[in-house]
Amino acid sequence: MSPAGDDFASRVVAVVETIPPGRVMTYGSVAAAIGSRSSRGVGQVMAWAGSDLPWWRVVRASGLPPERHEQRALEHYRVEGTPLRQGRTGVLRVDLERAAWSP
DNA sequence: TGGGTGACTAAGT
DNA sequence: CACTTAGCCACCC
Repeated sequence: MSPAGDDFASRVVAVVETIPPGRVMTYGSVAAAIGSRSSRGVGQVMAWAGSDLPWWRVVRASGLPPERHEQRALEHYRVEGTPLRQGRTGVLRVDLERAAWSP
């Protein structure tokens, strides 16, 4: 049994909690922040503990929120004033150039 | 120990 | 910029 706060999941949660409103991190950046390259691992933690976290502040490298959750995320972006950009197909995504954040 | 899964990413078309 | 394909890595049988 590993010490609490020392496992992969706990590290991911700790990083996500530091993201301020209006800013975002990509799955890959969160992984890098804890010395890992497992963006998918971060996704698995979010699926397990996302409901207790500002999950909308963690997006894909393309600036898109997790699949099936785009609508819910968009409402938070509107409230927090997160910088957005519109893609060629009309899809709204986070402007990583302006919203990217690192702990 | 081995194989499948997924809230991903980078590179090519 | 959008779509496809192969690669990665933590987690769970």
